[in-house]
Amino acid sequence: MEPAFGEVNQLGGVFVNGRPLPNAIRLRIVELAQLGIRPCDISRQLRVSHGCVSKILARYNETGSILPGAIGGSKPRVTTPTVVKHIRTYKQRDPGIFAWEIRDRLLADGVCDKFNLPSVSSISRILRNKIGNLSQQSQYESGKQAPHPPPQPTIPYNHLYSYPASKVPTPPGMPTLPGHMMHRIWPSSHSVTDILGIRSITEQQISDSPPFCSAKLEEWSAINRSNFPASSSPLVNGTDKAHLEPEAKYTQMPNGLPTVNSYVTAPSIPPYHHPTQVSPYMGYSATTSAYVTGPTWQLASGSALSPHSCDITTPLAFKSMAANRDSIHPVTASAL
DNA sequence: GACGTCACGGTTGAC
DNA sequence: GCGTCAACCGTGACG
Repeated sequence: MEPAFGEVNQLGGVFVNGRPLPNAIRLRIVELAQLGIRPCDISRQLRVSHGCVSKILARYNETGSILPGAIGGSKPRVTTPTVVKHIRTYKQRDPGIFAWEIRDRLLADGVCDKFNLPSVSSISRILRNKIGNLSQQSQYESGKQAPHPPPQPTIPYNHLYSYPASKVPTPPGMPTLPGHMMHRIWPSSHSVTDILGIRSITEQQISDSPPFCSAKLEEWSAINRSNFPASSSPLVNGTDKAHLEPEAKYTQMPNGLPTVNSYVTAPSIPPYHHPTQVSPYMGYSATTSAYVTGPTWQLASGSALSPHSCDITTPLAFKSMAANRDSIHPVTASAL
């Protein structure tokens, strides 16, 4: 279960260990870099570690994508029903065929490519386990009606992020979303981006941001792990679904939309004062700038820019309070 | 001081 | 339902 609040790094920024930065922040990093702001300044400004800034920019330069990689899961199976079907066919035609020959034919026939070509051992296993009594089965089937159509090709890897609405908890105080909305918010109902309400951010960014960013953002909705292997899609090295389908499940500021493009130049950032009060949601509120913890920022326009646009109402220290968060913040705890 | 790299502890999701 | 595994994450320290 993902914590409702994160930890504070040395720069005063809030992060959730193990989870990627919100896309808005990632986008902001790239934007600032494109504006010629030095990584060290970006790091200070967004209160993200310079290692992270470096990593994100390096990835962007390398792949053109600001997206984090795919977290968790396994590589897609190569022994899809289609592949098994072809293996069966090859075996039927030539019962003495070797596994390595089947492998070559799968490749030659275009059934597989070099990325999803099963290993010889996999083919042998298929022959042993799934096509072991092929001859008997064929005889049996031949005496009957046409065999059932083979299973449909393997469902694309996480092809659909639908999720039973009943399995998506609705935090207390949050309206229950209709089923069709659940498709938008799954899978990571507790992700950082959830808390941040990134969808709104990114949607606004699409309209606000330079074309290069919009293009990248538009890709998000179309990407999932079916893009394995990563090398076949240089633009995106896999993608954490949670970042593709961010949601406004948790906190999205009621007045709405974030102001991602509001940033200040590094010199305007006052010295960091360790926050003494943080909201469980403060680190990932619905504004990019608000993501950053620390003192109030001063916009170039002179208007105060709270580092966390949501009001800080619940006194919480981060790690030290983690053990007690259930008792201290029962609403949050129950929402998790 | 800026920056690239890496170990670390953490999360995630398929199997 | 749970454990394992291998992917990823950002931080923080080091050079």
